[in-house]
Amino acid sequence: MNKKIKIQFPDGDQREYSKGITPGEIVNQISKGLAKNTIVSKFNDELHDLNRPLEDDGKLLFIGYDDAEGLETYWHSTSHIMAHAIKELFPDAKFGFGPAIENGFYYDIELDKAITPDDLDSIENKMQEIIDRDNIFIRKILNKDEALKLFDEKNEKYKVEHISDLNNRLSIYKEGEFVDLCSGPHVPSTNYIKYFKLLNIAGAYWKGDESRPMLQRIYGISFPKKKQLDDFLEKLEEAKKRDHRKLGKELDLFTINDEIGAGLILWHPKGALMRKIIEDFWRDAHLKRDYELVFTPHIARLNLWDKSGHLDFFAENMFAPLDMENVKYQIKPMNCPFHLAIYKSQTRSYKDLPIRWAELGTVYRYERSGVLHGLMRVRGFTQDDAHVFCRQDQLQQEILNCLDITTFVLHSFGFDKYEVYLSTRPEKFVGTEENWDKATTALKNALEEFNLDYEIDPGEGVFYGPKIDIKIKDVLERSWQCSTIQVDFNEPERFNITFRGQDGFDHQPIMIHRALMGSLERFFGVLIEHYGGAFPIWLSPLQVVVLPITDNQHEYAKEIELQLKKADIRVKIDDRNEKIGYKIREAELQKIPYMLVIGDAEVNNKKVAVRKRREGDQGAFDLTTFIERISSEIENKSE
RNA sequence: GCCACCAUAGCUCAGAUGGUAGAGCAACUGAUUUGUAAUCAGUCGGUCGCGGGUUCGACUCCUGCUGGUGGCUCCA
Repeated sequence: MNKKIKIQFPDGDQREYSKGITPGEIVNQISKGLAKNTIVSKFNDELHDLNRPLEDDGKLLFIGYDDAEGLETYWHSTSHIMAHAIKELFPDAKFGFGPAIENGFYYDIELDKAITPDDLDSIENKMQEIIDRDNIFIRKILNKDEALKLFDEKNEKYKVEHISDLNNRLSIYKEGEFVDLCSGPHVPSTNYIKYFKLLNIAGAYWKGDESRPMLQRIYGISFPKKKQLDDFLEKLEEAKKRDHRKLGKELDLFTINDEIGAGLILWHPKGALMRKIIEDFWRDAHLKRDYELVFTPHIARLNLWDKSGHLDFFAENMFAPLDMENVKYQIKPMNCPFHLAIYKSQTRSYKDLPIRWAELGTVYRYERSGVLHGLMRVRGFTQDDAHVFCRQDQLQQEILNCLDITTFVLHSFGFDKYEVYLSTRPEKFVGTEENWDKATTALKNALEEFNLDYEIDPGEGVFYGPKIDIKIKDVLERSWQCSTIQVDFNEPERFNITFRGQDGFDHQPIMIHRALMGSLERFFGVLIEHYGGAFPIWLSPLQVVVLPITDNQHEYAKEIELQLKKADIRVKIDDRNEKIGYKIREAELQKIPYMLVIGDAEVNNKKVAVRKRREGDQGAFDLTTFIERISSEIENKSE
């Protein structure tokens, strides 16, 4: 009757227990300390509730709060408690999905009444009540019919629909009076949830499908320790402070204007100056790497876009055509057809390849109004675009070159952490499987030769070719899609571009599209957030501000300004009739890298009193020493 | 595009239950000549996003647009 099971632990230790013992009981026997930090277990590599009995021999591992899977369980249980609270407050609520996500959890709810921020408070209060009840999470297995019956009785139509898609053996969890369909696992009881907060309310389509009903989604977060919650909320605050839309206004970099149009950016002088610096750097980097620059128009005849295929697969992202003298023109959403036209302007030899053409090409795309977001998602933007035309035997080297220039440029802007994805052939594709395989192998080899860690996104390539996407991680560990390197089998075919081979026959070159920063607008937005507006000195629109203390130092201040200008340093004098503290405060808020405070002492000693942004007074220096110092900082692109 | 919320001076925001608006900062003028994150005083500044409607009367209520925010969907 009282059967024994053999449990093996990660340290190799093996013990016997009565069948039906729970991982929770085991961990309590092993060590109170370990038990205290354990939230869930893993039995034979599957997550397993602490109070779910063990029926067989196997390997057992305890998972703590600091483990990603532990936190996931924690969040998932919190989302159940939230649903329970909502059900108690709004008995008509019907539930969709309620998973743990990267940072916290959500639950999708159908409810006639719109949930307001005030409701979140009462839901939180109710959640605390449920937590205080310390209900145990009880797992139960049902077959499909039982589950359908149960949730049908509860009028949970979304659960019923979901059950229909599932296997026959289903688990449900009960906690107090609240029952939910769930594969688990959960924390042992509701009281395990200590600190939580509901963050925001949003709409979300059932099963992410636009054609299905829209549910209300509540996002939340929870942690076992108060400090963790506080840190998390602080990080959200920090992100808010760095918001490029806020900083863009405060630093007078750019605006978006109602009358101009949504998603269209006005670059103010300071932003435009930064853009010029970025562009100059970019052009320079390309010329040094044997790219050539081209310029192309903003519109072209509509036929071009028919030929390129964009009307077939990109039409919904294009602005409507213009009609002039019975000819239709299209504002360009892409630059590639123009580069192809340049390619075709003469016969190309195998000796000409590779050809590398780069353009800061401004494109316009119709994005649905709801997706627009500051500089990150706009309707008019400038791609740092380039197209490489090469032979098959050159492909891998060209990809390698692309990776090299990409990482060089990203690194120069202070981005050292990337997430790299290789997207392979999707179900619908053009070109031959053989070419796809060759190109994918070339991309893969290049990534490996370049020593970049990457993940494969199977089937996520665009229909015209495989691609490498590089997401950069900013200082807050958020990732942004900027760079992309894409092989294209479509357009060379459609435009029938060729080169004359050594064998005297015409061959089709391979075309690579690539963008490093992606769009200047988005990249600028990422830069603003990455640096929180405190740009490294080489990018700062204003590098030095001279702050005379009284009118008496104006002459000397002008002399300093002149010397700095001679050294190509961007400098201004703040000669307003204000106290020095006021001028400093303003310069700090404008995040100007260096302030030179000039009083009588500096005039008399021929010095400058250097104040560094955020760091404060650095003491007095000779002007030449100061110029040398910051010139080298500018040269080295250091912060 | 969809769901929810929001739109008051250049900026940040206040303005129960309908009676044509107020602060701080900025700007301007003056005083002050100041030593490392806000000197003082005065002045100017708003058809309350735009268009309809209800009402004797609308910033306030209803409605349609436009734009924004948080998400969803989409994202070459």
